[in-house]
Amino acid sequence: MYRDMTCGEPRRTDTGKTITLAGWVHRRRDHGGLTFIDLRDFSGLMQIVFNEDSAPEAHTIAGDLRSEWVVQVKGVVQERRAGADNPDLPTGEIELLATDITVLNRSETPPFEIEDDQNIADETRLRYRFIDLRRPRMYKNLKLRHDVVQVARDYMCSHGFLEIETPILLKSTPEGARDYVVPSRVHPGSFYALPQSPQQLKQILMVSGVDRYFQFAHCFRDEDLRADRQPEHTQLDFEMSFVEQDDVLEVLEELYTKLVHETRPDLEVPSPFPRMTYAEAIERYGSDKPDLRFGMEVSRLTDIVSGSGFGVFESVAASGGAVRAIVAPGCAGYTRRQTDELVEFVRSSGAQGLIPMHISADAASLDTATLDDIRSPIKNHVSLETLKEMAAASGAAPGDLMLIIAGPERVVNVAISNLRAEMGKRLELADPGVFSFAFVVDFPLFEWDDDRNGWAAMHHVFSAPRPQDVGLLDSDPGAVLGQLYDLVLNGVELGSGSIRIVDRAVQEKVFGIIGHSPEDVEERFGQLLRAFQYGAPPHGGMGLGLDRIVMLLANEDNIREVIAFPKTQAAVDPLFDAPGPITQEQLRELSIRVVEAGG
RNA sequence: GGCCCCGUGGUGUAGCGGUCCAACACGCCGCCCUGUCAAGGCGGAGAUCGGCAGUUCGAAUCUGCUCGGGGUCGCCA
Repeated sequence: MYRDMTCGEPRRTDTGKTITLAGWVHRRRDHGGLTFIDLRDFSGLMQIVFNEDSAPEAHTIAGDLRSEWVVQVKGVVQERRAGADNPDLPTGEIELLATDITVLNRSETPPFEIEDDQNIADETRLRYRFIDLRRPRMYKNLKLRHDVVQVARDYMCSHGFLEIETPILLKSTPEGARDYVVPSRVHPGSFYALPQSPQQLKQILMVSGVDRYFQFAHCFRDEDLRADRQPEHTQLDFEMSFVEQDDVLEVLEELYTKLVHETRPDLEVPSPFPRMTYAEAIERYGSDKPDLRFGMEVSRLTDIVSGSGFGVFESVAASGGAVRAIVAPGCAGYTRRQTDELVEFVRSSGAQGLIPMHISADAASLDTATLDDIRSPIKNHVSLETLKEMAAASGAAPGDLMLIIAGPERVVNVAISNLRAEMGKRLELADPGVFSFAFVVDFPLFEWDDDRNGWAAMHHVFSAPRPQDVGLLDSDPGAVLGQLYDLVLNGVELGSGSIRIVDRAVQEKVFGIIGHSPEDVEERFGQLLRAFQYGAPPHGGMGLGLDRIVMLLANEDNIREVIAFPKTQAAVDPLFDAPGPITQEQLRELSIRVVEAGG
């Protein structure tokens, strides 16, 4: 045994005990004849005292210690001298008076200090991740992640779900994201693909009679990274037989409420989780993952301004686009510089521009407002009457700032919803102590894909249409709504799921609409369809991002903070320097020739 | 693929055309110190300013390209 206790463990009640501790030298304070060491491990800090008089040998060794050396210290727990307590430390009432010390290992000077709230470049942190993870904040995040998994697993197990592993090496079924592929040595020219999700496998398990399955599934997608997106992430993936949509949502609500309560008891979780259709979410928030902690709903001004005489509005309206706005309450006093910043912000969200409209707080009311009360680049192009109509439709009042975006519907929605989130942040409208979950339901089953010039599955090809919409499959695919649902939290999409198609005829229609040839279907989905021929139970399920919920629970704004070994934006691991080349020998075995290195 | 931001000793920053062969803080090294806990005092080492090419009498400072990092739009069934 190297130690009797961990560094953060001893308390006043241990006074008088002789114990041995082990850990890293966090800091040394050398006073000559008296030397202090803060000894650190995952559990915390313990002050060790080396006294030249009482333990000369140990004191001498202590003088040579450096940051991050690994040591073992034996000594007596004693209360600190009066007035020498450190109320910031859980162990601050006591200290260990060392009698012996053994240096277990030396350390290079670390590239950065083991302290929270340091602003170190991400790449440096990742290159020295082993040191980065020593920071209490990072350990806390790892622990939180562990706790979340633990609670989720307990819940699933106690509700009849069977945890089953599915293969990582499987087959490419191109559709959706790009695959990560792995060459086969045994079958030259053939490749495995890493799963983007265990979708087909879990559905096959339902056909197998498993009834309820879950897994913490690693999912791989070779797409560009974001603050909340890594090329490999973990999903809490589950599937249930003999269920309808409401049954699944019930499980979700119970699970996530429990998750938050048990890992962050300080947070408030409004219940029941509100349900909102996709159409409603887009109309009210411009987004299918709205942050419901604050209002600031998005209004639609297209009809009001279509005949306004202002060229931008008229042409947007004429081409089927949208003019939408939000109201920043009490922000009429925003300076040109502030609104310019917002213009820059919406441009980075893809919009052409942003039209601010300040309504002076001096106006007694919107009705009595005059042109002098309005400050906006469009005030000389649009009649006062129309300006007032716009304000009224948006719910703006004197003292408010209207922010208007015009353009193609989708572009406007992306930009205005991002702007809403940004203003919510700037005005601190969202209560950080609230976790506001929501179910977004009734997504369209198909969305139009301009590149392919055809319909694509909004979620995936096995998602079922609503029973009442099956008839529309032939006549109007775009109008078909699916038994599709998302779980959303504070403006972040946590996961998507659906009730699956088990009706052969419906499945074939869906394939037809998406334009898969029979050969395509066989190649990609043959195994699942074959399984379905042998008695598929009604079933549905969900895939939920584990990293994202942990990120939110940890109050982090980047997913890398809750993943032990994440990748940089260029999908590189700076610690391992991955990806990297392989040897000629390996290439030969795999029958692979690199044609254009780095090209 | 597009757009935006960043790149100065180990770390984080300042400097934004000559006064900079670069400043400050922390860290590091040495000496002193028996009650500190971001210990303190004194002394010291350490970067040619991501790379390349230009502009200029002169560049860390301006321009172009390039590499790396971050954010974002597209993309992510």
